Parts: sequence; C-alpha cells; structure tokens
Amino acid sequence: MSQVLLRMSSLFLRTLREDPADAEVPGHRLLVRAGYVRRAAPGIYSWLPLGYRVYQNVERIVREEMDAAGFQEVHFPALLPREPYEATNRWTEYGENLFRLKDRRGNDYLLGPTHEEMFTLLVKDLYSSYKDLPLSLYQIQTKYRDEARPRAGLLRGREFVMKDSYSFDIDDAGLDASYLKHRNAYIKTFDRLGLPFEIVSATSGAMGGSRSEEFLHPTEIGEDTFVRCSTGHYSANSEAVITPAPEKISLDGLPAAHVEDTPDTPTIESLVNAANAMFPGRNFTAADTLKNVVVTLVHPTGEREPLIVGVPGDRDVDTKRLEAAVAPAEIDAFEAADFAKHPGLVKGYIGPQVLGEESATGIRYLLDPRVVEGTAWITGANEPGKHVFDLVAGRDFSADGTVEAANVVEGDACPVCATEGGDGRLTLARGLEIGHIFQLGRKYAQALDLKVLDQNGKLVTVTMGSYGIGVSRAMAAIAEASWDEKGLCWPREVAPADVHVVAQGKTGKDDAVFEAAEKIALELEAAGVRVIYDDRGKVSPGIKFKDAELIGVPSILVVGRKLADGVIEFRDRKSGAEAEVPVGEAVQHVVAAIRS
RNA sequence: CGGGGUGUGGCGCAGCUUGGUAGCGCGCUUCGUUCGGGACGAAGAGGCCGCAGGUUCAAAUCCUGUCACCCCGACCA
Repeated sequence: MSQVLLRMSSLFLRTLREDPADAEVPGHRLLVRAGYVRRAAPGIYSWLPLGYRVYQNVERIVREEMDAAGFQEVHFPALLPREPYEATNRWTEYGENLFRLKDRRGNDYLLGPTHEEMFTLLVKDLYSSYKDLPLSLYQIQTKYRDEARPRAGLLRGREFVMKDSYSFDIDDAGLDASYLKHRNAYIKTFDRLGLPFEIVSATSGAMGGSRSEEFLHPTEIGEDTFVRCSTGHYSANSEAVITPAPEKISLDGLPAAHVEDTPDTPTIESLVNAANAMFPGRNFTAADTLKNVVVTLVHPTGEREPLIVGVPGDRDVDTKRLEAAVAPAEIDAFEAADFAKHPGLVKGYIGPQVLGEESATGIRYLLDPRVVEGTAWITGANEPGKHVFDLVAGRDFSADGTVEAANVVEGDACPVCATEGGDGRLTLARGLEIGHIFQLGRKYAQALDLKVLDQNGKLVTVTMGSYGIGVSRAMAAIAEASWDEKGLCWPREVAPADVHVVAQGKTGKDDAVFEAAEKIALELEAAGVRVIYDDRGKVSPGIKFKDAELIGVPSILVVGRKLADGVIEFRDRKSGAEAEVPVGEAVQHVVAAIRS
C-alpha cells in the first residue's frame, strides 16, 4: 500500500493553540486541537485527514479480526424502510431515539440504529436448511440514534460507526459456540487496539435474550458502573449484579408485629432514631427498616402500572437496575396525582400488608432478595404517623416476587463467592462500553419467521446472537486513554503514522537539513514505515515540536542543527526517551525501533 | 425530559450593571529582523454583536419573544 509522502506543508490541518470551548473530556479536546475531527452538528463529526487515518486503522483491525474468525462481511443500507421494524415492533419501541423520515410519497423510512431485522430477513431470504448453518455475518456501518444528549465528542454521537455481527444457529449448543467465537475475536481485537478492557456480565436489556457480556474499558468518564470481586472471579455491570439471598430464619418464637406511633419520622434516619428511643437496647439501624418505593411501570404498549419495590432502608432504588430487571418496560415517576388514584397508599407510610396482586390494593409488590422469610422489619403501617415493628417476612406479609433494584455499594458480598462459601467483596468502577455480545435467542427469528428445515425435515426457528463493537467509539476511547499534557500519544497500530520526521530549520538557510530530512523520510517510506514529514520552511522550531507532540505519532525524528555533527535525534513520544543516531543509520535505526 | 450556562471576526474571550455606532489575544496576509521549544516590529484583511419584535434621537448593551449550542442529571455502541 504505497502512498504519497504526507507533508505538513500541504496537509489539510490546522492545530489549535487553545482548547475548544465546547470540548470537555481530554481526549475529545485533543482530537479537535490536533486537527483530527471537527464537529458538524451536535453528536455528528467530520473526519479530517489525520483523524480519518486513525479511524481507518481501527476499522481495519476490527475487520481483520472478524475475517480471521471466519465471519463474512456484508453491507446494508443506512437508510431503511419501515416495514421490517414494524414487524418486530421496534418502529414504535425504539421511541424518540429513532431517526425517522419520509420520502416524497410520504412513505416512512428510518436511519438504522442497529440492523437485527435486516440481517434476519437477508438470511431468511436466502437460506432454508440446517446445512447452511452455522453462519456469522457482520458489517461495519454508520448507525444513527437521535440521542437525547450526545456527549464527549465521538464517545457518544448521534452518528457513529458500529461493527455489528449476527450469528445464526440451529440450536443452543451452536449458539454457544458462535458466541464463544465472537468473544475470542473481541478479545483479540481489543488487545490489538491497545485498549484495556474488562469482560463483565451484563443484562441483555430491551433487546431480549439470555447470556450477555459487555467489554468495558475502565475509565472515569465511562457511563457504566460495574463491579469487580476482590477475588477476581466475578465482574458485572451494576445492572446485572445478583444479590446473594441470606439464609431463611425459622418463624418459631419470633415476636409478634406491633404498630407504634412514630410522629415526625419523615426520613429513614429519623425513624431509626425514634425506634431506638422507644426500644433501648435493640439497636436498630437503617438496614432494619423496609423502604417501599412506588414507581410507575410503563409497558411498551404505553400501559401504565403502579409497582412497589421493597428494599432495606439503607439502600436506594437504582433506576437503572430496576429498569434492567423489568425490561422492556420503563420506569416513570409516581406523581401526586397517581397517589390520588390509589387511596390505599399512604405516602411515607406504605407497608407491605396491603400490597401485592392478591391484596386489597392489588398493586404488584416486589422485594429485594435480602428480605427473606423470617426477617423482621420496621415499615409503614399504612396510616399517617404510624409504623409497624417486627413485621416478619413470610409470616406477616409476602410479595409477588423478588427484584434486583437496590443500589450496589462498595463492599457488598460477591454472589459467586457467596454460593461457593467464599467471602469476596465487590468494588465499584466506571467503564465505557466498547463491545457487547449477547445471545438473542429466537426473538427476531420468531418475529420475522426465520426458519430452516432440520435433519428430520421439520421446520425449526433459528437461534441468533448479536455482537457489537463501537468502532468510532473505540477510536475515541483510545484517544481518551492515550494522552499527556503535551498532546496525544497513539498506540502504534492505530497511529496516523509510525514516525514524525521534523526538519528543524528554515528554508534558504538550512537547506541541507531539508535535503537530509526528506531523503530519510522517503527512505523510511520505501522501507514500509508510515511517515509524516514536517517540511514547513518558515515555521519556528517551537511550533514544529509542539505540533509533533500534539499530533502524537509514537516516534519523532528530528533533523536539525546536530546534522552538522552527522547525527539526528530519535525520540519516543510517550516516554520522552531520546537517542542520537548517526545520519547514515537513521533509517535502519527507526525501522528496528518501530518493529520492536 | 428536569437543572445550570453561553451565543460578539476562523479559534479563545472582554465589552452589557451605568445605551453614544465594537475591542483584546491567537490565527491569517505583506515586508523586515529572528532562527532548537508556540519569536519581534511595522502595515493589513476579516464582525449586519444568534434571530425577530419593541423602547429610545440612538441598542452588542434595556424589554419581550424565539432559536441554537454547551454542561450536569435521567437514558444508550
């Protein structure tokens, strides 16, 4: 792949001395300052020559690893008709995030946010036998999502590039195998990209499906919270964390429930104080209270249903976790007007005695897994100013089920260790989702009627997997992980070049420098090294150094005043290490260095 | 969608309280000097101050409306 030497004198590039006002996170700021990207509209970016080179390197690596895994590349349109998305109900289910448009005849179209339907229909169109499976197809496509709030430049845009793959198998064992192939391919891909990652258990969310893992790049600016067990054997997105249930307690001999007057106890803290004042010696804590939180479940059909979630008083309901648990339904606030419709609910004093589908109110009631049979609680007595004490689960109340809705906190018990008798504790961290793999199962195949004949000549529904890598996001994440106070520091595989050759001098005065620098630059290219050559004749040395550091090519070769002594300088951008090399050995030295 | 903030040459900002016809730094053009860490001097080009109404002799500045963008939160590769 030969190309014309990239010369700074003619490169379409303007570096910015100052930070752009609208860029917040460091990586994004530097991508703009160093002339890699420009914002075109909120969440929509244009690639400049240097940025597009890096982007293409990322894309190339992803493609190579997909091909190496035996997946076949296809390419769908970004502009899609409405019908397939109607069949899976996503035309409406996707909601506001879907870019919709009409053609001149008034027909509905959309800009694809993801392509499950198209892949499924394509396979259905062409394949009809088990002999054709397994099959894995992928594409690298521009996706569109009308995000309510684009953020952090490329990290979360409304237009972004995603590599999405889909596997098609006849049975669960096949799906497992396809899933593992993708998992391994992803590990290789992110390793090559130089992007640290952690594989965490995830929920499959609104997509439906079973097994699901996310590749998270640990970073403070990540949007996901995930947990790690201190033993290292377990990690999960906070949404997917499973709470180990404690042992049941025998109901024999437990004190009977009793209602007490508890005036002026609007908060859990004030309630605990009041309880300890009433019963000295019992030492109540917030964890002895049962907090019943009312929310509104919004079903995909638009139907609204009240739901009450009971969690220990030292916990909050984590909306993300709750939504993951009730997907595809969403959570909305329970307003004062809603209370008016349910007179059985006394705001601030809701107790489980009147909750549950079989109860007086008929309102669905779900409990935190910690609330097991035999545990005693202080909770609302369904009367203003009164709480009930020693209300025992399994004796005095029951629920319609358990739910993972309580927030996860540092030090919580690890669910894996809990079942194996260990004592691992969870720590929290932030991560950026750069890849997601999951087993879709038969949801889309069923909706779109993708069936093949099996060995017995019977029609069976195909089972699918879905696998995504945010390609443009991965590039942004690499930028985010690769910078210092001077500028960007690209990993070699994705860098816009291997070496930045700086001719440090002025034309007319230091012509020998330019001759030598250009000769070296051309020889490097001939040797297969990707070069950016700063041949600008009238730019001061400080600017050339600053630009080279800002652009962040991993190696910098300076041809300047030491040329008179027959040496040039070779610098490592990241470490700052510098070596003087005889001019005659420059090319071989660089080649050796970048291949090490 | 809730909360906060900002719209003034290409970029970063001041001016607005107390209306008087637009300024600074960077960048850009030309000439000269400089020449290994974002040089200096001189001379230039470039802005209907987001938009629309209103008040006023006069509006970047005051009033009303509107649009856009950014940030924090809720939601997603």
